[in-house]
Amino acid sequence: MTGLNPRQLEAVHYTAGPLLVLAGAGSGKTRVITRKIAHLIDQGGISPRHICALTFTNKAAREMRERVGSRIKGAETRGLTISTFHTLGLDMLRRHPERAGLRPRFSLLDAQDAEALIKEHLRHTKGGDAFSPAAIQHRISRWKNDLVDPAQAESLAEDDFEARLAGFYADYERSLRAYNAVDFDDLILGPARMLAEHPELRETWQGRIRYLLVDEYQDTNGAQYDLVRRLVGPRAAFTVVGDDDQSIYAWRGARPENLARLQTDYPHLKVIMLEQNYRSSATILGLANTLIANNPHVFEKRLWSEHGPGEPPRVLHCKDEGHEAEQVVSEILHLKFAEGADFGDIAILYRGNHQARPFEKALREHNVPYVLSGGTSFFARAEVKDLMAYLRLIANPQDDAAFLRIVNTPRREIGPTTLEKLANYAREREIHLLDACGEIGLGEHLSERQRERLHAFTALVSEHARRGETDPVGTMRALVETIDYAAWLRENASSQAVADRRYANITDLLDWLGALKKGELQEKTLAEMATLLTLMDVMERQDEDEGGDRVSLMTLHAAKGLEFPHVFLVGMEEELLPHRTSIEEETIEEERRLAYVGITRAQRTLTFTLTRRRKRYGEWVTSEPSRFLAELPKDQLRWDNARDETPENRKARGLSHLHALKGMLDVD
DNA sequence: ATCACGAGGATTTTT
DNA sequence: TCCTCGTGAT
Repeated sequence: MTGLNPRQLEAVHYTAGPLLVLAGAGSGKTRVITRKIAHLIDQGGISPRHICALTFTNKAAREMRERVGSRIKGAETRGLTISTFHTLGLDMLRRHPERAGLRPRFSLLDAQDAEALIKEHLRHTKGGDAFSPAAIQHRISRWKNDLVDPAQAESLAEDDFEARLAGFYADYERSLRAYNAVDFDDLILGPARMLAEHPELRETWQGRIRYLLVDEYQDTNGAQYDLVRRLVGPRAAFTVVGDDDQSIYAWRGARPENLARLQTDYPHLKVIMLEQNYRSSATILGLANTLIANNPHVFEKRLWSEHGPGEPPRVLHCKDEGHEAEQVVSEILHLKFAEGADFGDIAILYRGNHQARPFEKALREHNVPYVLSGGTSFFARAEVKDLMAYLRLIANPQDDAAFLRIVNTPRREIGPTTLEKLANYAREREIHLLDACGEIGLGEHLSERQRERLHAFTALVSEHARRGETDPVGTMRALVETIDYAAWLRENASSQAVADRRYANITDLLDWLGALKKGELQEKTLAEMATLLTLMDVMERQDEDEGGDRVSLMTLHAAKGLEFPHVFLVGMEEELLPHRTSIEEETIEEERRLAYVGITRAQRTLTFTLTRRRKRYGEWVTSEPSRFLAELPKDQLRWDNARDETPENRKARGLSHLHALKGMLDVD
């Protein structure tokens, strides 16, 4: 156990009972988790099959797997579970679907699908258009995260509005059950309930998971807390690692108080604090500490560093957002050409995605390569969702939501009128849409022509379902050909280039399915593929492929867990950071944590920027400096615009033009 | 069915 | 201001 400090070592070695590791930013928490897994296997005498480590993102799980893999020989990690909460939940549901009121081959709906379902329901409800589908979905999600079922939601409702929402929740749940489908929240809630209600399942899972580790524990919600509690059982052999100061997902249902709650639920809980920071200069760390001291704390911790003071953090007060972007790019060019930094060492962090625009423009103008993270994810694209819907319907004929999405995609001349009649018929008979298409009784409501069209569609689905049993990926490829999806994309795209790009997404997805099939996750059925794919994001992989020496642009949320030698924290203004709605809703503390996360991303240099005025929704608004700037120690900050018109800057600009020229030559 | 226009909304978004 | 979604006219 080399290369660990005493606190880290203690955290790795302590296996006598429940353990909470409060790991400050940059204190080496992932290192502790991976080392601990190795320790449990090597010295703890626990078989890898009985160890489970949970993360929130696929990326974190993948990285952890890699790091454990490089510590221990492959054979010795066999059976080790390192997965996201949701993947574990999916696995549990798949093993005992009937215990969660599901049949095998259930569908998994993502947030978009769920919203579409609610929208559809609202359309058929009197006065439904007064409600926002997104708001309803959010409310339902919150209920589920708090382990509240529709009946409880109804009885807890304090006013008509809430009661109405609870009603939608009940309808929504009924639809999901009818479709043999679950949403993301059910992947946690379902298993938690399952364990609560079935002692023998509890025994099975507690026997299987003898040691549980959880990363980013501050981000767990109520349902996740419950699931963890039931998984570890009375033996409580677990290590959770988290940092209350980096809790930035409360708005999404995360409950940072779960950290403190552990102390009440497990009186013997051991708490270890990791306070040595290996990332930032002492000055940067000092700023972070001072800022976060303004938040109330259950656990007092103070990060320290062996690093020297380093460069003083700076504040650039700019005229407007255009000027702000210019200044930052000018600084970046200075870092690159005068200080020898790589573009890849630099990040621009902001509160909201819309802030990226002026920076993109300025970076492009100066020919600085950049990566923008965020935007529409791979699985949110219409063409991918279409193919996923085919996959879902083929696997689970009861998935009416999938049916509705693709029954007329590509065009089969099955219009809204036909579907309306079909839906009415299906509802009366209490059968699913796909089954209804083949019924003789439909003849009374629909013309021969329409029935033929519907029938052709069911034939297509059942034919592929049959072939899908033996060759899932080949079947999906064949399907794309049969329906001539490429042609449909061409018809609907504004240009050939767009159509090509969309089709490329389809081939990517198919290739990915093929790789999945061959790899470790082999022998997947169509149903398993569909659910698993919904939990993954292929885009992650593409990001890695492109790599390269580029400046990173991302939101503060997206930056959590990352570090950069040079960080620009832009838009340090009231109503931006802290965000306006957070001021109104008085959730300033989370905004402060957001600023804290931003500051602690920086290793060597940190530059804040703010503007005097900013265009908001088309109007110029004067901006006020963020209260967080005022909370920082004045003597540790350098307020200046010095670089603006110095000879240095002119030199950097000159170099940027040279760079631009060189870039053009390289392209040709 | 397809386009064009207008209203409304415009944080963050691990799964 | 600008983008997205839904509607209404062709």
